[in-house]
Amino acid sequence: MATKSEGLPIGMLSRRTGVKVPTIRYYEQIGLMPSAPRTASNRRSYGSADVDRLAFIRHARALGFGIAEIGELLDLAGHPDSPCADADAIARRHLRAIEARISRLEALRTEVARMLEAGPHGSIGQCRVIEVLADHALCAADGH
Amino acid sequence: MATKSEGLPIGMLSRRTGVKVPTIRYYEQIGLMPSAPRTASNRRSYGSADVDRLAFIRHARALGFGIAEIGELLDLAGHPDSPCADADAIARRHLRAIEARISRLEALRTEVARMLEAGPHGSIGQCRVIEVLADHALCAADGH
DNA sequence: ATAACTTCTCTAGCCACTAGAGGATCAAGA
DNA sequence: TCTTGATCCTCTAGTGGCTAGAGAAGTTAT
Repeated sequence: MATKSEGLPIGMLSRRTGVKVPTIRYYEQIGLMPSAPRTASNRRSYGSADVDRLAFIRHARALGFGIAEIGELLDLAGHPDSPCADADAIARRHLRAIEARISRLEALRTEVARMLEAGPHGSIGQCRVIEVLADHALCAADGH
Repeated sequence: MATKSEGLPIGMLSRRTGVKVPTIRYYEQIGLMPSAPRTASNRRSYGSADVDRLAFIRHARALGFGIAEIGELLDLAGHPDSPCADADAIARRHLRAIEARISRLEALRTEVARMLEAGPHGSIGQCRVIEVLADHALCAADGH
């Protein structure tokens, strides 16, 4: 007889994609993964399309895309004739967001590093870190 | 008669420190700010020590310190004779965390930028962005 | 038969807020 | 005095993206 490809249980899908079991269930709950068909004993049963979809999701998450963005990208991926520009726009927007976060963190790094420049001075009374935090004027980084 | 310094209401404290009213109440709830004394009509009433403390908190938050870290720093600030090294250690740990996040984001930026390099190619079917996300092998960035 | 494993559902927690409902109080003007 | 609008109160629930745990039921290996 031909190899009958039974559906994978959730643990198997988890091992194949590197996405944890509760996370898969969570993705189903929020609609990012479809509701899996169930076996007679109510276990979820997955096929290769699910493996692909979840791998796509994992990959996009690893690149920092948000759940909503991934949903859009998956929709686009399902329509091979729609214009590529939409997917590009999402990725470019994400790139700008990443760059903005990097800039912000670099500003923070500069400020925190500057706070530490002088090194420890014995007691808190002379501590540059506490002093800078207490006195806004000594620092440049603030949300303005 | 001398200028009697009545306590400030929460909105005043908010304006002076730039911390929103619900956030101040939240800080009280989690114990980062002390429970403010109340007026006869149950309004919170603040003094200059509260202004200082909240300004310290706001400043530290702007530098990305977590609530727990700020709690520690405030404790230290209250003991001027304790060693400065403790505060420095917290700040150095924070600096390392910031640097780790920057590194991670830079790796993401590289990958997402590489995904976009080729530019749009008409339809999703030939879309590099979708292709990279679908095929792990085309990408280097993953949590491994 | 039994033990170990996996799966199921459900609830609650994480961080640092933010938003909104529904009500009380206050200050200033007509 | 009445009214208007600002401010204040408490409480609950939502954000994102999971993670942890309880308690029960089913599966697999020995």
